[in-house]
Amino acid sequence: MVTIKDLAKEVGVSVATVSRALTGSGYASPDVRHRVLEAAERLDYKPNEVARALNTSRSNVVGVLVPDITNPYFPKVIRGIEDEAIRNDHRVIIGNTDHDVDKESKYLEIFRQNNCAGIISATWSVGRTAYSDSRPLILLDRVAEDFPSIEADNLKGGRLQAMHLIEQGADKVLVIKGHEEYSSFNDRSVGTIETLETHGIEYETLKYMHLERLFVDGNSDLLTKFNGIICPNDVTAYKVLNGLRALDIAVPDAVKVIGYDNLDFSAYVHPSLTTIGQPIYELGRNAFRMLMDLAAGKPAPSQVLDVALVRRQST
Amino acid sequence: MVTIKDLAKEVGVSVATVSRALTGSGYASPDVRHRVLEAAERLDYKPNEVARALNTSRSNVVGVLVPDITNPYFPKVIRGIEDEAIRNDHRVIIGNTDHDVDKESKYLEIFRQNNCAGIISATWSVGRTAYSDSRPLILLDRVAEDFPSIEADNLKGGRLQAMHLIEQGADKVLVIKGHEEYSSFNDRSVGTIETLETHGIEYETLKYMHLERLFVDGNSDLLTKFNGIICPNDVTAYKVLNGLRALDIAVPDAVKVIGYDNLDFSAYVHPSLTTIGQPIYELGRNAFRMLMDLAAGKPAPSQVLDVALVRRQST
DNA sequence: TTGTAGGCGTTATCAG
DNA sequence: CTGATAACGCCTACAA
Repeated sequence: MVTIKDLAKEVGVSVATVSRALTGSGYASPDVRHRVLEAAERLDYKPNEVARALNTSRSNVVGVLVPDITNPYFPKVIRGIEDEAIRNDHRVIIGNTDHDVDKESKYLEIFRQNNCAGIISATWSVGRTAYSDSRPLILLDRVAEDFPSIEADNLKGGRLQAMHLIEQGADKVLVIKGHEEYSSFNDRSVGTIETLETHGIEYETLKYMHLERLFVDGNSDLLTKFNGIICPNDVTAYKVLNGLRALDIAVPDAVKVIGYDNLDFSAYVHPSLTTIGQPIYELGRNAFRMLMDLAAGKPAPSQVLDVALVRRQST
Repeated sequence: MVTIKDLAKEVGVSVATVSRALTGSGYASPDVRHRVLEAAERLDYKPNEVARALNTSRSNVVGVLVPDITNPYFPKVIRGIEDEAIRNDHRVIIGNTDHDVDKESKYLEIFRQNNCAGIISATWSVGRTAYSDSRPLILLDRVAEDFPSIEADNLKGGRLQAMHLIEQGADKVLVIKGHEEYSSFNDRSVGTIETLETHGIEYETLKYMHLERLFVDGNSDLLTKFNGIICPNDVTAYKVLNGLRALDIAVPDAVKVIGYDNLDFSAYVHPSLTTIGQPIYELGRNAFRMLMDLAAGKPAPSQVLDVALVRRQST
């Protein structure tokens, strides 16, 4: 590996001069700078990021925490983060927490051990974790005091879900709630329930953890007594759609189903799924930008990105 | 941050002794070792991985190259890698290459700059890239001379696709080929075509890049003249299923469709998709294990994991 | 404008 | 068995 030392020898100056010429911080005569740059190019010199990270006690690695990268929502978020990271000469380390606080704090520790530049977390327990570290942190799709966050407009999304179903004529609605620890899911159901109530629509709620009840034999009345079903995300909607088909309940004629997320697959299921489109990629991309601002000492105000209804055949 | 120096001061020995007591390499009296360990626990000491990586010129980070994490095949692979990595006290950095050789070599450079312990690559151009580096490398879902690789049994998978369709009575088959640069896709089509021919089945092939031709208006004869369609992956199959539905062609009655991968979603599409199941998670997990073996100087023979038919309603 | 020297936190090589 | 001491590659006062 060619080091700064090799360059120094090659050009005939000291390593300090080379370093200055390379980083641009500090003085170096135009002549020297030019020769250093030329030599760097010629010898294909690349700075060792480990050494740099040790010296400055700040690496160009950012840690990203997600519950499970296998959840189809996250790859796009991560892609957004990664694209923006590479554009800014940073790398991303992924951590899957599985909603496990222990795993999560273990990762936080790891990020510290690696002098990470900052952390983007899409897990809900961050706040509770012993997070005494002062590393820059951005919360994604989750809000909490003390930390800047970025999320889509969940309240609006929830309202849109309800409004659309109402407009389509649904008047007995089942609201399936998402994981309760997530503020994003809570906001959505607040939005939908509020809308349902102001319009005087009959509704029931079902906790996410009781979802299977919908599909057990002999429980079909639970599904048949509604003409509208609001799902906390698209994957749940797929399951609902399947359950309805098994019961031969027509969608959207007998029941209208709406999802949330607008995953790519939602165009492929049948009937194709009406849903709420979130700017998932941008969520990740902006999260990274916020993190850089934060790390640079600039203000990084929390963001709320807009959402929109995506109409398809299930309603 | 509490360092080895703090521990040394706390226990009253030198940093060298602390290091030896901690790593277990080298001598340290039981008494001293015990006191060091106790102090480490008490002060919550965690070794700085950056410093360690610089000193040993080998970090515990592995680089993982995929075309695009957004492709639903990869998150599971990555999860397999990451789970096994964390179990072995390693971290993973993801790189999306988009089939771009430049991006790829840039990442390889980055991995080198970070003293990465090794690389797992699921991209096809690695072989061509200026890969003069001697870092341990495992090829995933791709084979090439000179490097150990791990893949599923694509030849068998391709045969299974054809055999199943034949058994279901298809005798005019369309074979949609996958991306040609991938050895895995080529192996599959070799397997299916070989099987088709030995059974004397009529067939045509369609290049992946010409896939859209299937769905343009006025071209429906292309779809209607077959009673079996073999897809290179599940996502392609979803599109085919959609195209057939638009043309009101009944699946599986008029045409049988088979995919490849067994993504989670394949159970949700309608009709649910018959496909070839690959041990995707295990592919990633084993790749990491191989990498560790390789890095430890142990032999890491290439692996071929088994595949199996997953029967559902589309056939 | 440039060079010397110290340090980032760890590990490894020596003497003692 | 233990303790100085020198790396690892880079950055940055500070001195020249």
